[in-house]
Amino acid sequence: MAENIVLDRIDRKILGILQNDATQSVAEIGEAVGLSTTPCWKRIKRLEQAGVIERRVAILNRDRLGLGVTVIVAIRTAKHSEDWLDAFAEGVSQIPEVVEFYRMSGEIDYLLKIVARDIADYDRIYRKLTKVADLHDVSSSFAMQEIKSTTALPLLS
Amino acid sequence: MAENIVLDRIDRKILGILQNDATQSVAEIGEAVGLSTTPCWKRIKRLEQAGVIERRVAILNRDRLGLGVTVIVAIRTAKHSEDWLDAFAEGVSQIPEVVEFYRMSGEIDYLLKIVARDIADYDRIYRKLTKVADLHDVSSSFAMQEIKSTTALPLLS
DNA sequence: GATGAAACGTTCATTGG
DNA sequence: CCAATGAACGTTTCATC
Repeated sequence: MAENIVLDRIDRKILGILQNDATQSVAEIGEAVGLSTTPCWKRIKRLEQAGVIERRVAILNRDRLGLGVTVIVAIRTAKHSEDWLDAFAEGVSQIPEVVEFYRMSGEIDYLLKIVARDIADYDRIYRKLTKVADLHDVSSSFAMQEIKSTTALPLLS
Repeated sequence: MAENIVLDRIDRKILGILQNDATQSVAEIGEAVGLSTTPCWKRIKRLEQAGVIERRVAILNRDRLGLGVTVIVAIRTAKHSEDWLDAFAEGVSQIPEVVEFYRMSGEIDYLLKIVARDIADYDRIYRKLTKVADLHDVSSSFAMQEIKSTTALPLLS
């Protein structure tokens, strides 16, 4: 499943362009990386088939949608059964306002990022959350300012 | 700047489609929402010009890129000057492995999400981070499992 | 808003170098 | 890898209902 795919400098350049702006034509991307259309197109197809490029999406503006509130929710749970954990993961994942959801190491068991319209809206989602899981130790921290938020992954190293 | 734009049910449907899959043609999207190509195309253009649709990007697969480690970093700072904060925000934002960066309310001042190749790579980034800011109270939590991670915002409410 | 059509650009596959 | 082609498809605009 996780085939090793080798990426050279040109592949990385292509990926860097696409993860910042996927509206460019293959010809434009090719020019930017020093390739003509055909080989550039073949590389992109290869990257898609290898699963390196997962999908192409539109990124929407949170403020324009009235989603001004970002909350980080830290959850501690007592030990629970595998079944309970599966149901918890599934139930929380279903909530559309939960945009990120991690199982953590250390003191906190789960970390969520929730996007809401306002505090009242967050309260509604919070209730939904606690109803799903009957959680006890839940702490919410509000983001006052989004300084950086990108879908672009680091490509060099 | 933040003009109020009114979105009806069809606009929301279009946005819902685009933020999950931006490869569909205008004709396909139109069909899905019960519109012919031209009016659907006009709506999308309007949503772009209004800034609701911010950009179109390719989402890459972290594992295929060898970026298996996600770290949440919580930072507490002593009170600092406006200038220091600006320099801090700017410096940290420059680090490509920092993919999210929030100023928080409550006990923690800043929260970062960092993507790294492995623990050694994270250590390298951590050093870069502390060099940028000369930070004292920094705590790192590792994500053991990414249960959900989406760029799709909730559109109803 | 729907429709049809026209002009144009892009994609994709193929050929040959 | 490049260059060149061509058919298919998508986008964009326009005129008309």
